[in-house]
Amino acid sequence: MVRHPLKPNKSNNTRVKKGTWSAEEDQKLIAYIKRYGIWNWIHMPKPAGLARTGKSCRLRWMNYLRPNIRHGNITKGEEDMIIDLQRLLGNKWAAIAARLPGRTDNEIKNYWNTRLKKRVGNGNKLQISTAGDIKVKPSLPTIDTPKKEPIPRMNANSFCTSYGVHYDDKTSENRQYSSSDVIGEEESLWEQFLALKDFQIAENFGGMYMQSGAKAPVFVVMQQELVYHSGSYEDFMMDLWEK
DNA sequence: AACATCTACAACCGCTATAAC
DNA sequence: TGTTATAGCGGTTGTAGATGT
Repeated sequence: MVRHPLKPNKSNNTRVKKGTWSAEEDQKLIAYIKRYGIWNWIHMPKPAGLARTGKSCRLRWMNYLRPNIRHGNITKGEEDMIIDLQRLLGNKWAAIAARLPGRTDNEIKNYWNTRLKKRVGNGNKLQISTAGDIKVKPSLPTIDTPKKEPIPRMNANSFCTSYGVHYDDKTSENRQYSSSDVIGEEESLWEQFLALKDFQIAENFGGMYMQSGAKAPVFVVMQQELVYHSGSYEDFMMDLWEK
């Protein structure tokens, strides 16, 4: 988060636009972010030439425009994951989305509310108190548990949530990442990471981690320190879990 | 064909957490 | 240490298109 010095609150008479984004507005936002990166959502709209609130720009970017978002139908596998994770985590849409590369919390929330809620029920959160209570095999430990070093905040240049995402699904069209997604001073570091094959990036555990598929190594950025783990992602998480 | 209702999802709103001052 | 600005989250609403009557 970049905080700017306090300024007198000048009344702004420019009318803020609401509602559906036009293609032109999308292009303006994309072009601006490609050129300057994300430095401050609140102050960005004006130089970007947008009559929108920063909040609206952020939402549009995060939910629709940012690279590596999958704009297709939710697959059966993804649907099953959503159901399982919702039972495990409750309505923690951001946490659920972190485990579904390319899907946004908003998309998952909408999908749940419009399609799954009625079918599955109100999604009673799974209470894990004893092993016998576990009805859904938790493929991952919940992220809330190994608390809680301060999470390294990403600076304006790190642009972390949009770094390339690979999925270990060989058939997935999502296996491509775009180096043009990488913006900012950390580019060279990230380019090195991205040169490694078969990983996913997620951002929810002690900062940011990259996870591999089931078999490939795991690279983790925690507390601004690169940690290498030679086992599978599940092994890595279980190691953390047991610590 | 016209209107009503339903569905899906984009976008908004209010709130909280956190970093910066 | 308290205050403020900003980012992010989850619930809710608005609306366009599909479907039913």
